[in-house]
Order: sequence, then C-alpha cells, then structure tokens
Amino acid sequence: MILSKTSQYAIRVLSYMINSDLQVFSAQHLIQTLHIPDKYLRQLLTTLSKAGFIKSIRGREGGYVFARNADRIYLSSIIETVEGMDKYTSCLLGFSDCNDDNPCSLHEKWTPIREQLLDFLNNTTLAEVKNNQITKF
Amino acid sequence: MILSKTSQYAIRVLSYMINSDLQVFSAQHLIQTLHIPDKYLRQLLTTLSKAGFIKSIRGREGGYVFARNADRIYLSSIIETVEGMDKYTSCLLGFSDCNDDNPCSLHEKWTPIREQLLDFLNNTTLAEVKNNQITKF
DNA sequence: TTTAAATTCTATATCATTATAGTATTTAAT
DNA sequence: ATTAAATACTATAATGATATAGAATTTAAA
Repeated sequence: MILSKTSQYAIRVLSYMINSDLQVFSAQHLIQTLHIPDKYLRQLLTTLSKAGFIKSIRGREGGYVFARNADRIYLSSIIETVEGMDKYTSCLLGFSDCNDDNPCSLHEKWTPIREQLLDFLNNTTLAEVKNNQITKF
Repeated sequence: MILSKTSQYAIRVLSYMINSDLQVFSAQHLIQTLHIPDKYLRQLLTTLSKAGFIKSIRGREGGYVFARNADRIYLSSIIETVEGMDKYTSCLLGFSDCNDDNPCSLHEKWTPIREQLLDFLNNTTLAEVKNNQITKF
C-alpha cells in the first residue's frame, strides 16, 4: 500500500468502470461490487466528479459516467486529486533541498528508481489498464 | 516521503553515524545535529538498539555505538523494524490475493518497478551509503 | 557517596487519514 | 403531484502515526 487507501479506491473504481460494459454506474452498485465503505466512496465519487474524471447524473436513474476519454486520464492525475503527488516526487529521506548538487545519502541510488516510478504514474492511462482478463477490482 | 517519517529518522541517524568519525553518539547529540524531535528520537533509538543495529551504553558518558558492521545492515532490515515491509512488497491496489495468475489491473506494469524497489531496499547496506561528500543528514 | 549525564519506561496529546451518520437536494417514474 | 431512487453536503467518530511529558534507572566523574 504505497498508495493511500483513497488513491487505491479511486483507481479501483475507475479501473472497474473502464473494464465494464455498463455505461452508468450508481454509487450503490460500485459500493456492493467493490466492497468499499458506503459513505466514504460516495464522498470520493463527488471528488472524482468535481475533478472532471467522471460526471454525475443526479436524481432517479442517476449515477456516474466518464466525463472524458480514458486515454486522457493518467494515474498521476487521479493520485494528485485525492492525495497529492508530492510523496512520490520528493526526496526519500524527506529533505526539501535534496538534488544532484546537494544530495542526501540515498539520492544517487534512489533517483533512477523514482524516475521509473514517476514514468509509470505519469504515462499510464486508464485506457492502458483496460484488459478483459482482469477479474479483480 | 514514500517511507514513513520514522523510517526516514532511523535511516538518517544510522547514515549519519556511519558517515561520522565519532564512535559514541549521545541521544542529545543526534537530536541537535539531525533536528529530530527529542522524545521521539529517544524512543526510536531504544527500538534500534533492541533490534540489534546499535547498542546502548547507559549512564554518564553513555550513548550509542554500532552493534554490528555496517555492511550487514540493510535498508529493508531497518524499515522492517520500524514500520514493516508489507507496504513495499504488497499489491499496489491492496489486494491480498494478487499474483501473476490472478492479477489486479496494475499488476503487470507495477511488478517490474516493485522488483527494482525491493532490490534497492533489500541489497543496499549502510556501508554503501557511506560517502564523504554527503553533508545532509 | 553524591551528583550529573545519560538511557529506559510508560502514559498522554496531537494530527491526518479513514470511516460513519444524518439531512438536503435532484429527478424520473407512477 | 407524489413518491422513490439517486447524488451532495456537512458534521462527527475512530484509527494509526507522530509528538510530548515526566518519572525511573544506570553509571562515571567529582
């Protein structure tokens, strides 16, 4: 759980939606399917809606649909919305002024791994996560 | 801050010790040099002592010294002691039953990055972190 | 033998994240 | 119009990590 629980929930929801044939997803349906705490997920869905990943349809027969194409939703955007990306971009030992010229003791070895991690988060879209074989959400 | 603050503190202390010419380090000295909260660091030093990385010398003129050679202290051992390694070895989306045969939607892309991360934590020793050029602890 | 400097123990407080609860609002079907 | 099914808002509770506090213990120096 390097990701916060809230980030996990957000990615699981959107990943489920892109891998499903349904168009509209009610909060109730997502709660039961993904086993995420009721009120907590409802709040999160509102957050994801305000951030523009999904849009809500209020009232009876309502629910949530994608607000933009999945190939334009990056993992890092989702994470930035729910917990912020600082944790993933910053120095492993927490120094705000750590850089190549004035590194901490782990900087040299950590930098290439961070690069790969950020490359993954910054360049992986929801569309790339679509896979018919996946059964776990 | 992918690492917990406590892990950061622990690694900073040991990394400072291995990079210093001193032999014995009092809690007071470490607190003032590393700017880590007094009582919190004292508790942590006791934890690191009980875990066998350092040993304490009680009473006047006391302090802490390494309990074993730095080339036998791995980053993952330190992390395991203070916060546990589960967070770094487990599924990115939090599934306990995620594996190659029954993967989550991020499993395939995440696995190689996790491998590198674990390789770094499991195989980097304090001795490798010794570097005269480092001034940040 | 007294004192000062040090570690150890245990209890409590603070803070951010996660979880829960109740009410208000919206809208389609009847 | 009324009702039922849905989202939105706001307040509070629970949990875990981090931080603080004070008393107890140990030991070398004076």
